[in-house]
Amino acid sequence: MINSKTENRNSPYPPENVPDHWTGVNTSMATAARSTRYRRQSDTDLSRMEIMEGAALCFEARGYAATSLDEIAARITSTKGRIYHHYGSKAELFLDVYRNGMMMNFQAVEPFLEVPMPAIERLKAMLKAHVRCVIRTKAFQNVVGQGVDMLRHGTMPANEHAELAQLAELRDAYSEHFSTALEQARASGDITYTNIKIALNSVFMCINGPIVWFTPRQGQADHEIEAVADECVLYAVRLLGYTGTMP
Amino acid sequence: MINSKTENRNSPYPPENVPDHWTGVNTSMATAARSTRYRRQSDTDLSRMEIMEGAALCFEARGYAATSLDEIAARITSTKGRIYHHYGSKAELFLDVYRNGMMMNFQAVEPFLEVPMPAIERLKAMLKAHVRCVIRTKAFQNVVGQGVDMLRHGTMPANEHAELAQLAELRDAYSEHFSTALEQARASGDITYTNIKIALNSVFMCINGPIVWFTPRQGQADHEIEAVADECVLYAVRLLGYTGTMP
DNA sequence: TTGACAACATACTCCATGGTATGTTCAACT
DNA sequence: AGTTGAACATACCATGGAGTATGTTGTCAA
Repeated sequence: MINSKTENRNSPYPPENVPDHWTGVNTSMATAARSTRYRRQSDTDLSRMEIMEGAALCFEARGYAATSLDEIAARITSTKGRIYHHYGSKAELFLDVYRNGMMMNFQAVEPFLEVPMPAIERLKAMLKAHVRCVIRTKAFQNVVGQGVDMLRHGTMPANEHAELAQLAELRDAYSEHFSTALEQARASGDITYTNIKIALNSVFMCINGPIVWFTPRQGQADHEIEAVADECVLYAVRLLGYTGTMP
Repeated sequence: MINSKTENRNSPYPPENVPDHWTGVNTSMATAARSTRYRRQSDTDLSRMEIMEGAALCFEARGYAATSLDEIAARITSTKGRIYHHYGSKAELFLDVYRNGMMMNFQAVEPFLEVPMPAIERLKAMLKAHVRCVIRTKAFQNVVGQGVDMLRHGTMPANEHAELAQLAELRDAYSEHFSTALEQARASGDITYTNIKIALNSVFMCINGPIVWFTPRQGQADHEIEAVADECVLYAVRLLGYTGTMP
């Protein structure tokens, strides 16, 4: 049975406040804010966040199956007991990381969905927002990737089937946003593609690339990251046959 | 210590005969050729191949860490004893799958390396050959991907450091082939890119995409697969700013 | 024909790890 | 001031799975 403490997280677009500037490095605000060991109940979310960050980094480095809970606990200089106080199982923790990773994506892209603007500009804005989000939340996005893989192969490590279906829906809904963006941009003649499924998959491979190959360097300035993101977006729209110039 | 039976596989371009038409499906020739249980010593290579195919499929489905040797054995209706007769450890088996996957790539691409032809045509041919190879040896290529990830994160499951270095070299050498192909095609003005590292990574993400999203369907004709490969190559060269048409 | 040996299968060992049960500490009420 | 309970830490259990030791079967060479 899934821990009852997580049941309030089941809405499609959970309202909880997710800090939007995680870098995937360990100097996170969750760690900084927890000076003393015992605190008010209200900051249990902070504790969960710290656990999730450690979990995301471990899962990214060694994969879900190869990562032990003791490893995760050690990474945040804590113990397994604390993790099991907040999560009912290893799988539940993984799913929470997945869910939060997807939420970060939604929050990054949603601002551009309803704003009236040329289809190609909306597409470019969405791609850019996605890449920026992906780079900043690299570890979480890596976990999302593992989750998608598990869904694809039916090897998801959880007994709660409802959770799985919900996460699959989340992923599909997110993908759908880009799918319609593609169709509209093609309708207005700015891009071309043969098979939208293959095109969309290729675009996602391209803009998700940083999850795999990007290595955040010490003291890397924001404008450097911006440059990387810009280049990824350029390649993504070029891939779609876009011949215009980038801003 | 690595099993002595594998030591003859250490040359950069091992001369052993690798069937070049694996589909990743279980009806492989390795299985078909082994009618009786006991055979001459000469077809130990066939046995190893059958094991590797089962291992590749299992590793692809559940990942290296989550895959048990009993699972692999069951997939080829055999036992763990047989695997340990041919391989010294789980890691060694994994590395052999990785190495063979890389070899398939080399064999697919090498024919176009020295042939005199326009740089852009060579690049297109290499990309096409790679995608075709990737689709046909999907499971093996997935293992290669896992191996690259492990190398990147330093979480390779082996004590033999020499093997790791060699595999890293293999990967780098393969990547280098495409790197020079890119530079030559740019020199002749057919493609453009800002940062070759990012460009190359993006191209690889694109042409390796089928490893992740391609699902071989029952009775899928060859020309369908060809079409998928063609589309991937189209997107890859478009990504590089190529504006010409495809054959 | 008969040993020797490759090619397995079977039956174990042992440890890492997910999970649990219990103990400890502090903060907020009453 | 005492009581409760959240938020952990500690100690422990149970099991899957990597690795091993040994048994079995067929083949070939002499």
